[in-house]
Amino acid sequence: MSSPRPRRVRATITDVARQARVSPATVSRVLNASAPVSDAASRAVRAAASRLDFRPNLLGRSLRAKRSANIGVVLPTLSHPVFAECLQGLEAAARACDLALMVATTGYAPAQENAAIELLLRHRVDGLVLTVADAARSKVLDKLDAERMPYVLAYNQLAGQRARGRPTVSVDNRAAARQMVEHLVGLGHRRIAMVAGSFRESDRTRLRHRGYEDALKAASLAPLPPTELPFMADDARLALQDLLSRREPPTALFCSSDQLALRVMRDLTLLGYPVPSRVSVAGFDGVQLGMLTTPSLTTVVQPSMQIAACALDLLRGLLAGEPVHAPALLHHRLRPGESTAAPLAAASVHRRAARAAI
Amino acid sequence: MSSPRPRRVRATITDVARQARVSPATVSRVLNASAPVSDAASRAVRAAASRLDFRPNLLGRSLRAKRSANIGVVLPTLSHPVFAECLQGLEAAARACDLALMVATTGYAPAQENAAIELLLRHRVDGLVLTVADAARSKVLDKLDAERMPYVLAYNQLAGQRARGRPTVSVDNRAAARQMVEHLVGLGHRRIAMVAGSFRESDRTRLRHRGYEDALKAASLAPLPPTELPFMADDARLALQDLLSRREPPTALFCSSDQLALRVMRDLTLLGYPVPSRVSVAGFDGVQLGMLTTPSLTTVVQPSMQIAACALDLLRGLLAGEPVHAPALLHHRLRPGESTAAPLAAASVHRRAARAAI
DNA sequence: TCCGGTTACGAAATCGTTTTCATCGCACGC
DNA sequence: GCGTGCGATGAAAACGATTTCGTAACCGGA
Repeated sequence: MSSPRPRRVRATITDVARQARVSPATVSRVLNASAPVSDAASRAVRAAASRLDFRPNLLGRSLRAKRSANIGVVLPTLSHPVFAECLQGLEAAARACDLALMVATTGYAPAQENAAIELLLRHRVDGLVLTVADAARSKVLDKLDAERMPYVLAYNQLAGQRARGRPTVSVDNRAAARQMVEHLVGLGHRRIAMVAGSFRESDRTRLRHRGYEDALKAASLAPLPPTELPFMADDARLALQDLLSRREPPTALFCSSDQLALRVMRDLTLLGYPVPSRVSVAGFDGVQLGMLTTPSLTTVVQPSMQIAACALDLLRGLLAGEPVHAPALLHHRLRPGESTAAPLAAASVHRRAARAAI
Repeated sequence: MSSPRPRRVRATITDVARQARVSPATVSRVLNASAPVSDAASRAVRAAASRLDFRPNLLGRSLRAKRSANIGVVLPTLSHPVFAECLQGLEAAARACDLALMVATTGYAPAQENAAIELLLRHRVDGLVLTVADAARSKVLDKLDAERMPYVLAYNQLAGQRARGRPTVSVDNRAAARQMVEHLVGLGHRRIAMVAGSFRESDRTRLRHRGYEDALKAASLAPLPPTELPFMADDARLALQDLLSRREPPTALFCSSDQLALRVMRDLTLLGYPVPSRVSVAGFDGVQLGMLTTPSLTTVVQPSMQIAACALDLLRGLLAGEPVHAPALLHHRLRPGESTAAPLAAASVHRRAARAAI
């Protein structure tokens, strides 16, 4: 039986110092370039460090320096590709400046938001990037403010008093939604409904609904009552069925997210409403997979990578002591797809107009 | 101008001890239940802790206790829903036992794998859950072994000598692929091609290719040369076009992942090859979005949540000193969708057979 | 009453860094 | 030749917890 190799412990800064015949302080100075060190000492330290395969213990450093080089990320879910992409972007940006990422998800539940943040704070993250379900109500923001913990909101958009001093990175949800609905109006739709999981619990959905109303008002059209789609797949299908079997059913559905839009498209197909010939469907987010379906999804593209990069930038600014910037509004882009087209009635109107023109 | 509120520092364990008129040691014992403490002292400590709103500094604890309650997660990418879902599952499982998660992504690049792990090790994670591009070649596994750092591989599957002592959690990729291809054979397909991003650089793809060969051999069919689809969308479409315009083109494509399969379906549609009537398409992974497309995707479902939960369980076992288990093979499930059907030729054969039966 | 044995607790060391502060040369200007 | 200032360095004190070790108090049995 082979002797169990003794668990060789890693070299510490003291070991390196001993090898290099200098003090730990000097090793620290060399490795962090935090103070001038003579060439000779510097070389000796580097040599010793590499010989001993020194790996600094960031716990010790963080404890003493009161900064952990660690930032917390709090997102509603990773099942939604938008947030997964955002995290991906954050990770890339963080690694570029040697920051580690601690992630937690909340499932859109305020209690979970609180628990997640509590865990991250115990671990002494230096700051946070977070997306809360509803920034207008969220208690965690007040808590973070009270603790003087730097944070940047991603995707959330704040208004009025609650926006003061809180950095956010998002698209202009209201304007983007309005643009999308105007696109539908431009196609000839007159009865356009907005569909969401919940209108009450998401600040973004509320803003997008405002944009929806803006567009309809500008076109002198009446908004339809908002439709909430139940979480359960079967119930959702029934709700859709119900919505479309009214006397004057909507000819276009504006969905609050791509994920929802894809589900709606699928359900419509199953229910026998072809998309887009019978009903047009538009989404919001711009996830990759929206381009892979047939028909491809018409949507508003949020620049997730940019949102991530920008959020991390702002956070680093805060950590460096810079003052809070104004809310960052990044450009969205309307990506036309095959899921939207002129409504049937309008199409025949068009045909008539075309004939008349000949 | 209001006076700047002085940055009130958090109470430390010493403050709590002072308030409760006990020593810091006793506070620690109460809060961690690590040794018996009298009722009176216990109550006093709890009262003081809650009065001072005490939040233990995990950096201090980790440094001293040599465990950080922090586990590292290394994944190829989060743009692939399978890994995003896995991370989601890991996070839920980790939070349930008060572990924090540090994530890093590698983009399938070995150099990135190494850098990611180095960062996590500096932060003194207690263990790792990781998916490497190619477990058969990965150097990081040897490194982790040398360091005696506990880890569990998720999705990766190892064989032979390299599997010894390395815990893995995955489905039986070869058997699952075989089953899927047998399904295609059962539908009547005789020319089935396998499509992947890269056959060389992924252990899973190689195993799935073995399964593909198994199924064809069992049916006395000849495997077609493997098709690698370029990363660039346009090149990929050309490659597909090329594959299908051969003299005896495949009637079914088995794709190494759902993401690839969805792209292939879209490209086939654009190229004018209807799915499944002209070409059947099958995937592997079982991502949610595969059920939302039309046609829905036939695929092998990997139980991502279970894989995550199981991986974390195994890792906790390792941390507790348990010996390494045998590789965990979790059950996969074939999810039939609308993207596969009998090939044209076979369909007519079927019709003839049906007529004959009447 | 005295004596082993438990139990609860505190003093102090410790984890691996960074950072402050004092010191030591050394070059410089006079 | 002598302060003066400066650049490089080391000793030692943090940081905030856990853990070891010693001991006072208490209990039951002889």
